[in-house]
Amino acid sequence: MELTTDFYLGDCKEQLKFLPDNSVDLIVTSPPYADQRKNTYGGIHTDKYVEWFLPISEQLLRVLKPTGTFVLNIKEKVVEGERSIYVMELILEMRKQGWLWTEEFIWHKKNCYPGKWPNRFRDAWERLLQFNKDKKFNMYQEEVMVPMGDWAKSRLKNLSNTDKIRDNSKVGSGFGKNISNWLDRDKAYPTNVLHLATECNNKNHSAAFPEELPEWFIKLFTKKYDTVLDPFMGSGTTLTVANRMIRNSIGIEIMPEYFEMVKKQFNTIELTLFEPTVEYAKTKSERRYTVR
Amino acid sequence: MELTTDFYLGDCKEQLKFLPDNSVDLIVTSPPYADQRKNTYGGIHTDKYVEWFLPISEQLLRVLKPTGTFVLNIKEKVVEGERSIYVMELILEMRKQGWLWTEEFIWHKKNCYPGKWPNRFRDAWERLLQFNKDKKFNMYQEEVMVPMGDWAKSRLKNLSNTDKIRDNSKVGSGFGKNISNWLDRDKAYPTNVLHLATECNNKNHSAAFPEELPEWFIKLFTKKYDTVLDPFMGSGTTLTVANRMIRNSIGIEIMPEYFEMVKKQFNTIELTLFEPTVEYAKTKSERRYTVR
DNA sequence: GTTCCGCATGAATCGATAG
DNA sequence: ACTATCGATTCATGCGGAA
Repeated sequence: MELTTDFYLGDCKEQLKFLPDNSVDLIVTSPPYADQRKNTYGGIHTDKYVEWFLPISEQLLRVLKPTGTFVLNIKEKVVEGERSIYVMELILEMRKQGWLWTEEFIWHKKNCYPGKWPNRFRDAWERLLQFNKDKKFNMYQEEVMVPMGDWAKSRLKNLSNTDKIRDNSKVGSGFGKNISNWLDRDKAYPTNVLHLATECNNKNHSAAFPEELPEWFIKLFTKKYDTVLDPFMGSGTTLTVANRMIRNSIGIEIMPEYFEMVKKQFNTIELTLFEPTVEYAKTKSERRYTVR
Repeated sequence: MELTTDFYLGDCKEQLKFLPDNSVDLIVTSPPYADQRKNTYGGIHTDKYVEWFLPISEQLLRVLKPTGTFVLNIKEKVVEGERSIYVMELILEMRKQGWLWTEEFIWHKKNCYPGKWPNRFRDAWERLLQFNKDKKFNMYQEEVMVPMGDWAKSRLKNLSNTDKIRDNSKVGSGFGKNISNWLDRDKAYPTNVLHLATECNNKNHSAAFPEELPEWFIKLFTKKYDTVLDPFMGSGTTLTVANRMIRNSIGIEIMPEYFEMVKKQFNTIELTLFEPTVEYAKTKSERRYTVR
C-alpha cells in the first residue's frame, strides 16, 4: 500500500482549508505557547491566544474524522507571579465549538528546566489535552500496554528497566527480543501520566517534544495507514514518527526554514532507503509538497 | 509553648465564621468531589459545585493570613465521557474573589485505582491548586529538598566549559563561589510534581490523601507553631500530621461520625501521651471542642 | 561489544537596571 | 509610572567519544 507524507508551507489556519472534511484520524501538535518562542514564531500574547487559536481549532474539528482524536500539548506560563488562565479559557471555548474535552494526560518532564525562585519550584509537567468529536472514537489500548513485572522486582531494578523500555519503544513496531521474555509475562494498561524526558542534544534542531510522545499517541489512536496531522510541524517530530510507524501524515509549517529542513530530511530518507522521491505542487495549494 | 487542636462540628461555610480574620497560615484540604461520595457527604452535583464552594472560599480568603497559602486537592470527574469543567470554572471564579492562582502542583498517584474502560486509562493524577492572597507569601523551600541524583558525583569531578562560562558571566567573584556551592550540594529543590502512593489501609472512612501530602505542604509553607486549617477534616489526616509536626491546627467536619472519631482519637493521644484532656464548648460556637 | 564519563542544553522565572 | 532587557540561579538527561 502507498504511504504518503504531505507538507504545506504557510499559516495552518489557511492551509487547513485545503484538507477535506473528516479525513484525519489523529492530530498531535504542540502550538507555540503564549508569549513564548518569540524568536522563532513572534509569540502570541496571552490575552490574544484564545482568539488566535479558535479559527484553527475550528478547521481541525472539520478535518478530523468522527472517530478521530486531537491531542494538544500546551502549558501556561507564569505572569506576574500567577499562572495564566488562557489554557482553561481555550478549553471552555473549544467545547462551545463542539469539541469534547475527553481527557487530560500529564506529561511529566523528567529533566525539566533548572532554576530557583523564592516562591516557586521548577515546572516539571505539561498538559496533553485530548479532544474528540464524538464519544465513540478509535482507541487501541493494547498497543501501548506496558510491562509490569511484580512490583518488587521493578522497584529494585529501578531506572534500568524503564530505560530499556524507553530505548526499545523507539523501534516503534514493538519491543526488542532481548527483553521480550519478561515482557510477555504480564502487561498492564498505562495510566494518564506519561514520564518522558525532553530530547535536548539534537544538533540540527530543537524538537518541541520527544519522539516517544507522538509515538505513544499514534500507537494508541491509530492503526497502520491511518492519517496523522500536525498543523504546527516545527522540526517534524510527529511526521518522522508517523512515517516510521507506517501512518500517512500531513504537516503544516509557517516558518520556511523549518519547512525546508523537514522536506529535505524526508527527501533524503526516501532517496536513500526507499524509492525515488516525487515532488510536485498540487493545484489546490501551490505550496503543497508530497513525498510518496 | 502551648499547642492547640480545635475541632468544629458543622458546615464549614458556617463554622468558618467563628474564626478571626488573617489567623491561619496554611489551609490544606480535599473537599468532597462532585457527585462522588453520595453516601458520605450527600454529594454536590457537578453543575452546582462552583456555586456551593464559593461562599466557603470567600471565608477561607478572610481567615488566611496575607503570608499564608491555600492548597486545594481536587480533580474533575468524568461525566458522559467528558471531563467536567467545574474545576476550571472554580479557579476562574476564585480569582474574581481575590485569590491569586499561584501554581498547580500535580499529585502523581503511583498506585492508582485499578480498572479498565474502553475509551479511557486509569486516572493517576490529581490537582493540587495553590492559591495565595498576596504575591509575597511564606515558603520554606529548604525543608522539602530531595537527594540529588547519582549524576552529581561525576558532575562534581569536572565542571564543563559552559558551566564556567555561565558562571563567569557574573563579574569577578562569581566563579569560585559557584564551584564551592556545587561541591557542598547534596540535595536539590523538588519540582511541582509529587510522586506519592495512595494509602489504602483506612477502613473506617474514605481516605482523602496520604499523610505525606499534607506533611509536604506543612513543611513547605509553615514553621513550628503556625496554624493549619482543614475545613473538610474527614478522617483528620491533616490535623494528625500538623499535630505531629508541632503546628496548631483547626478542623471542621460536617459528619458527626467522622467528627466523633477524630475527636476520640485526639483525646486518646492526649490522655495517653500528654496531660488530661480538657473539652468544653465555647460561647461563640456550641459545637466547638478544643484539645489542649 | 560494553561501560563510563564529559558535556551541552532545555516552552523557566525573578528582580534589578535601563530607557 | 510603565515596559523592556539582562544577569543570576539551577538539574537531569541522552548523546557521543573514550576506556
